Amino acid sequence: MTVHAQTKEKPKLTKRKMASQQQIIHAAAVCFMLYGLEKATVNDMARELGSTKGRVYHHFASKNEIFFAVYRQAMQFCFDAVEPVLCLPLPADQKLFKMAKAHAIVMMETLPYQRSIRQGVNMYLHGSDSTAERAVLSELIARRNAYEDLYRSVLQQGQVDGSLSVPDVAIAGRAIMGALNSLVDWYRVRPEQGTADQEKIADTLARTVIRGLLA
Amino acid sequence: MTVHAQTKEKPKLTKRKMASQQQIIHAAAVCFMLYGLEKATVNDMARELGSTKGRVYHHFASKNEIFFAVYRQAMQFCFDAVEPVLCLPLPADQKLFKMAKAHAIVMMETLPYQRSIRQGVNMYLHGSDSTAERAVLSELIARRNAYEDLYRSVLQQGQVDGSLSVPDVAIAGRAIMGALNSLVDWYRVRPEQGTADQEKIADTLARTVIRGLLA
DNA sequence: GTATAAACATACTGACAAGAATGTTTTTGC
DNA sequence: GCAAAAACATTCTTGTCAGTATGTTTATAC
Repeated sequence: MTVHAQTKEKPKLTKRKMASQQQIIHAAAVCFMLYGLEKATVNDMARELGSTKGRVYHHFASKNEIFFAVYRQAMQFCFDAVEPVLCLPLPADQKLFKMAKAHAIVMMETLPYQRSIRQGVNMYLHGSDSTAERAVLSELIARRNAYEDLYRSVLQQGQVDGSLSVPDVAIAGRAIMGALNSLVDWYRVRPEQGTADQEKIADTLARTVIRGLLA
Repeated sequence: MTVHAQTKEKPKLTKRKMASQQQIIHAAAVCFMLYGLEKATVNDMARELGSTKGRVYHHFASKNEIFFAVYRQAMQFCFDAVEPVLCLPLPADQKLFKMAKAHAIVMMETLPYQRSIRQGVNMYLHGSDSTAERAVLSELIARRNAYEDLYRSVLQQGQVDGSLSVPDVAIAGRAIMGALNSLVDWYRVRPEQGTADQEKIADTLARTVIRGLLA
């Protein structure tokens, strides 16, 4: 029974906790997107939740920690969308296309998160005084680099298997990420448009971006 | 003599005024880049100038107006760099390449300005209460659209003269601007590197971006 | 050279937001 | 069903910064 309690009751508590945190993170992402990282107040997030500041500060030590959580989540969305493609047994050009398309779609689907993290990394670099925060920040930046490395490695692979022609892997990688990530700036959510429209945008964009690298 | 005073003395005053304003705008751009739009305080700008807040508020009514001035200046840099290329009698593909390269170079050369305006348009959209500010903001956004239209028009032209193959002009335009503008995120100024390195980066990036659109 | 205005510097205020402190309710372990 | 702790809500403190008001210097006009 005690074992049962540990494997069912305990998770029930943490699940509740995690669900509440996820709600807060989502509300924060929306507020960051709407008002900007600085102008968005913790009260705004609470209001978005239909709740109060007390709840937020019960789960997170500071506003920065909330931003970090949003950042982590945003990156996780990206990894979850792209990593499956990496395992497919395909030539590099096709793999790259699928990755780009998957990335574009996840940009649109998790727009509040991606908008939030787009601005403000430099901001927080100079703003955070605590060394602990700096550490977290470098971890997040490292994670972003790891993600971009996925693309660079496929570019490299394409050079090897001959399906791609890349004069400069670093710059090509930047160009790809820049073009795809620009989606968060210009993509506007329209209520009537479904996944089909997103699919088409992602497809066209990915095709346009990749075509310049084909051998 | 009075005529002489109007044509020499008066301009001397306005020239001094404009020069002071330009200094303030530049200091603001640097601070916006370093600390972010919100965290950068008017005192920071004054300190950057080796001056005080009084000087800043003598020339600008509000912090927002300073940002608007930085925005205008940033866009002007872009227009000044790219418009000469537009007048050249070249096929669209070559013209587009020269434009992209010029844009890339101006991004690196006027980095503080471009960094400043990259974040914060959405921020100010919800933040500004005054209708006058909203008007200025739409004007600036319109100016940015006009600039991007330069690229879209050349893309269109390329479709006509057959030098380019563009499935979707709007998306291709976004992709180009996204890839080029990403420079402000990842380009780091190194003291030893001269214009030659910038040239090379710009050339490689522009080539990579454009190649996907060649016919 | 002196009145006048522009170009600053200095000192102050009011508003707002982060975070702490404290109170209240709900859930959980037993 | 009852302590105990987690999950909140409410209130208060504190620092900061945009903007203002006022003082001081410097340039201009005549």
